[in-house]
Amino acid sequence: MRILEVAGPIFAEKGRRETTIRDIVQAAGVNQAAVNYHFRDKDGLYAEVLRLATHTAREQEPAEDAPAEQRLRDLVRTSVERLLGHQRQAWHTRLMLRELEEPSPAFVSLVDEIVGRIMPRVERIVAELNPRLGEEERWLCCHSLMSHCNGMPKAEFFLERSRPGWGERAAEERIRIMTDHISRFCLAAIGGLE
Amino acid sequence: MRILEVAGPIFAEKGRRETTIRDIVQAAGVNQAAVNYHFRDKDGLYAEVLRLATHTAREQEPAEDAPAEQRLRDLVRTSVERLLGHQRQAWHTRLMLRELEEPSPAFVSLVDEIVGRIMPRVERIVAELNPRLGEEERWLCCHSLMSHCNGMPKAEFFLERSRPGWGERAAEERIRIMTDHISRFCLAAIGGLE
DNA sequence: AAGCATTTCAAACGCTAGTTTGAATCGGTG
DNA sequence: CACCGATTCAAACTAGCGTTTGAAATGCTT
Repeated sequence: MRILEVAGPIFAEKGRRETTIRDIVQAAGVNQAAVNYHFRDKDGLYAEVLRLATHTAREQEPAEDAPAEQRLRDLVRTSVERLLGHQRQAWHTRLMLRELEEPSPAFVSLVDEIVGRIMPRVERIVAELNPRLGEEERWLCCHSLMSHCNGMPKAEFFLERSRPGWGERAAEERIRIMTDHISRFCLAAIGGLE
Repeated sequence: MRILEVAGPIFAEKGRRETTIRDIVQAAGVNQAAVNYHFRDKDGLYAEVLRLATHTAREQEPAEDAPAEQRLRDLVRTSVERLLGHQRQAWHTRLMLRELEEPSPAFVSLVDEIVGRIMPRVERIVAELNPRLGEEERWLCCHSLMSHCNGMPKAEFFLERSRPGWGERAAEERIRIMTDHISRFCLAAIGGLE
């Protein structure tokens, strides 16, 4: 379906509310009524896009037998790349972050699946990095890590403002620096707690 | 001006786009044309609200002679409280975070002022906590800290989902736990780097 | 090829939200 | 009190958006 393909990136870029059906059908080169015909209404299309995003966003599972440091770094790099890079699948993450700000009904029913897929992996990494952590503290560390991975690249706007010239560096370099920093920061934190 | 007082919280809660002029004038108990008369148009009002928010958001400057650990904790607590608490001035922060997601033209011209007010203070804390850090690393740590303070409380939605029952605890307890964790996490990270 | 369900289309409908308008009201000044 | 600029108000205007509609086109089955 042509509509589904173009709708994802548009929703991700402009937001659910700001995106108009006319935007989408124009990009898809189809008639305006097509959305209502195939997806009932705008929300129906959005829910479908969101479902698609969560299902295709399952990253290539990295080697689970690598040392925890390496797995953490992979995790960080994936997140950072998705937000700073300009890849095809970047819109998945952007859409998720929008939802996090202001969850839509369609999202609420999907978040459990996302949590269930990511959290165990992160928990395992944190547990290996610091076996002395209690259960609640490990849980908090997982969220620290994830919020860090998503929040910092997203706030690139502020980065640029507090250090002019940052935005002019090559994307690949920005990704490397930020991945590097977040990994080291979180490794130091998790390893140093308790 | 009655309008300015009520507009801030409404914009913060519903977002710039979703907030209607009718929402605001109804809450203010004034006629609809008042917004256009006094602020030219909706964007004019929004810009004014934003300006007001950045100017009144200057927190009570905490004791600058306290040890760096204490100052960091104060900083964290202020952020967390603003996002998890239900205080009067919480809307300032919420509005800022919305802008961070999707900066409006009005915001861009104000962000330098915000950065200029917060960053030096954070830089000083980080520098005292770990004098061995290089300049760029210190800068990154500052943003780690701030993104952490804002991102984690904002993602409470995920917290709740990965640990049901979290949301039912008293607000004061959630604030304490999160402040505690973020402070310790960042202290361990900053102190342990290099 | 005829018939039928499915899909596409241009056009219009209804609603909502920002803005404009022109009259009414207010508040100070000569 | 009369005047006049500033402000308030109810009402209408305008534009954009989601949705509906009914006809046209398409494609599959017999």
